[in-house]
Amino acid sequence: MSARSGIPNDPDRRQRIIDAALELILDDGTARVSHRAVAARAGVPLGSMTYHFGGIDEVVTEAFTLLVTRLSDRYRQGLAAATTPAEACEAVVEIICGDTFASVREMAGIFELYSYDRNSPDSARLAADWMGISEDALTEHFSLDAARAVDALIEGWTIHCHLDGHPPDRDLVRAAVAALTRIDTENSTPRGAHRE
Amino acid sequence: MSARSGIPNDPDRRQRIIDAALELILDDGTARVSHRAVAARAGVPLGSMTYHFGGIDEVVTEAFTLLVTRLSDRYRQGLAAATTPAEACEAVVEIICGDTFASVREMAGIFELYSYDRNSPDSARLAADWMGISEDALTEHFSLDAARAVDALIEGWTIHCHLDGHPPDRDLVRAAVAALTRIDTENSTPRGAHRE
DNA sequence: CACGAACGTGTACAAATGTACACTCTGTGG
DNA sequence: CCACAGAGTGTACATTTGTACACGTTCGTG
Repeated sequence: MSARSGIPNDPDRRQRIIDAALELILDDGTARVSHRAVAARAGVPLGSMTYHFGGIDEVVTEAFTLLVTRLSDRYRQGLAAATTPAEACEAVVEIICGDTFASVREMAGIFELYSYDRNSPDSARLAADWMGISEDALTEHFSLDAARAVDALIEGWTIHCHLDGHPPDRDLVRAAVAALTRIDTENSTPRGAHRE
Repeated sequence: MSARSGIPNDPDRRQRIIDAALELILDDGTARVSHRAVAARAGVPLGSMTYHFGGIDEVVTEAFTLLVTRLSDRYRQGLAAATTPAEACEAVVEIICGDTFASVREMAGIFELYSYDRNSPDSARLAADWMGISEDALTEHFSLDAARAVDALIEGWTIHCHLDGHPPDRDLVRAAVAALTRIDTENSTPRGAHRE
């Protein structure tokens, strides 16, 4: 036997294509993604696309995977740095109002993912994973109930922020987060104790 | 002069096309929308599409307009029926957990809109309108601050619900909403009074 | 160095898309 | 009943898309 055994000519090529695909999604949306557009952006020939990926769905899914990985890393990191409940609250406020954890473009990308999950089961799983990751990061600091509510608040307020084009008032967000972190301790259901 | 003056052969045709387009969006997503697909679904010839609409974007935007109109009507109606703050809270809980205000399909459609707004300024305006409408409906019952927070919570929890596939615990949602409606009255910012 | 196997790519092609437009149909005024 | 203006449509076409695959290219081995 002779010849090379599986040694790629350009080992980083596949990853560079994924990077380019993500850039394209964040800039123009999934609707504008095509083999040719991604190839042009990555500076690789068209043939590379079909060589490295089984289809365009795989490219898009890989790009979304990269986005979710990036975001969840920063998400976890930001929350892990907090040592007190107050610091955790502040981290949440920063997630919603600031752009240290996710830029506007990246959040727009997450919404693209939420829509794209109809096109492939892999993307649907990815979206579900993202939900779980953010919830887990929050349960490090809050009760499960509070984490779920805060998670929902983050999700929703980020959308509003994205569509409005301007971040909400930090003090208001802080007050809202603080209020939600207390929901399980003060049993605030209007009439009768339904809680388990 | 003679001949008919602007009397259409089939007055409802345009609207039926819009209905079909919305159905298609809710079932398959905007990615699967095309002149031909919509025409087939509406049972009209392809030529009708270019005759009644300036382009595919106009069809999609009209469909989203229909969706937002439907949803905001029910939204307003449900909240207007409430006479006390407690009833308003309960209405919000129903919006999040139930499907009387928006079915899962319809909420999926709203996310499609959030992504699609990159394709046309009209859709972007529509998304912004939808935000304003839901906020206005809430300010009938809550303070502006509380309305904004509750609005965000609805948005986010509805997404989670949509992606999880199952509605959240009603009691938890009720507690969260109740907590948020109180944020402006109890000045709950951790340290020092930042509020205006 | 030469050779061959695996790596990688340019090109070709079928399918689908948006859109234009020459055409037919329809009903109203004369 | 006829003519005609405007409503409505079938078809054609340029583009863009995903994908296959025959062909060049590279590099370890002998």
